[in-house]
Amino acid sequence: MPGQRSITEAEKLAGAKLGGIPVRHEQMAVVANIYRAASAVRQHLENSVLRGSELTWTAFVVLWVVWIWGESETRHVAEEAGISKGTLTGVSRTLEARGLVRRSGHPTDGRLVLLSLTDEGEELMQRVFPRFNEEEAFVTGQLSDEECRSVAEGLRRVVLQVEEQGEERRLALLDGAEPAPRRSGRRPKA
Amino acid sequence: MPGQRSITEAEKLAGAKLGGIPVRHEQMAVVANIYRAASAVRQHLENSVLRGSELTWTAFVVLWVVWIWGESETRHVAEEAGISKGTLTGVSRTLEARGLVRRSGHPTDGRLVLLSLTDEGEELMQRVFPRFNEEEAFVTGQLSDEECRSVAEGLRRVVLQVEEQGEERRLALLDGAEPAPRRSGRRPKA
DNA sequence: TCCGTACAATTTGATCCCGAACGATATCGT
DNA sequence: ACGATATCGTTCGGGATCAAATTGTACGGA
Repeated sequence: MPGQRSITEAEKLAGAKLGGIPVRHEQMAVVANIYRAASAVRQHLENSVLRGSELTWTAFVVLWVVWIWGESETRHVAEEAGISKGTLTGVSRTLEARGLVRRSGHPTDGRLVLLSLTDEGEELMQRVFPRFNEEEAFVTGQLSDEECRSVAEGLRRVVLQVEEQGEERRLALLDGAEPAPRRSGRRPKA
Repeated sequence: MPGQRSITEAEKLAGAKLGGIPVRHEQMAVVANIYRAASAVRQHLENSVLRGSELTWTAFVVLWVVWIWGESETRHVAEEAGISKGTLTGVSRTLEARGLVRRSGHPTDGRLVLLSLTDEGEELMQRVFPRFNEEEAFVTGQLSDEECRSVAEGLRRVVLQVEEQGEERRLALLDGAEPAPRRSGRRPKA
């Protein structure tokens, strides 16, 4: 049984582990719970409304972005959906194969590809989104509207902090050192 | 530039899209921002402190759990780390190959496998965790301690809601229908 | 003792995901 | 004009991920 108890317990144990080193408990708890909540929410939504429509979380998010913003360039969709360009290529191809999304070239800039929903995709979202939103209401059921606003606002500030200062911060941490390659993924040619 | 503005913007657009259908805006904002924050935080930490130690997020979480709780049965570690048992098998094997984790059989129950940190793993955590925690403090830098507590508490309630009521809810939603198989993964034999 | 049930972890199959490398197009400077 | 440079989407390499199937171990009762 994770959640409140085990996390508080874990924090205490972590404090003991670290001895003299100071631990930022509150900040640690925020990060831990953000991640826990994200997994829980995603799992619940995938296993309830999304599975019935054969959609993964990522596929739904992509559809949602295109639905809301209308025809968009892929890089904007990827950015807004929080996935890499490479991932979007695959996802949008799958969605295209299922007849939910259309991919068309930009009229003047030959490098760009535009995504838009087909009628079928539009209908799907009309049908699925209300149910999705209902589950969003379910998972936040223990929070009042006011508490929702407050939590959302706090999370927004976390996102903004990373987006606005993250890059700089990472560079400062490296302090001139080489950026350390990812363990997986395509190897540099050299 | 996502974040506060674009999400608020998106909500307005979504409202327009849905016309008469009522949307739970506050609840939608919470879910959207939970996921956004989780991605942002994970990405920042992977690209700063974890990459330097050749650790993925999941690998770090697993190490952390074993570090804090001490030698533990794998099923508990998987549960606490928020990953499936199958995933843990792979991750722990990778960590074992790197000499960070030890896998030993349970003294009396031959079915169980216990995970513990090697000296090298212990040293790694001593070295990495303080930096990890510092970045946790960085990403939450726009929140006061009090706000951190409040956000963490709100998220905890979301997690609890899903953990305690999610199963029941999903069953109620299906309402007797067959559970709709996952799109990916090994196919049922029958 | 031996069988069936219960419960562990592992293997397997299909898919998802990131980020480096790549090829194609656009744009700027000279 | 035209090569250097920047930027786009796509391809590709190597995990990571889940759930079902499988394999192995424990333990109850006949």
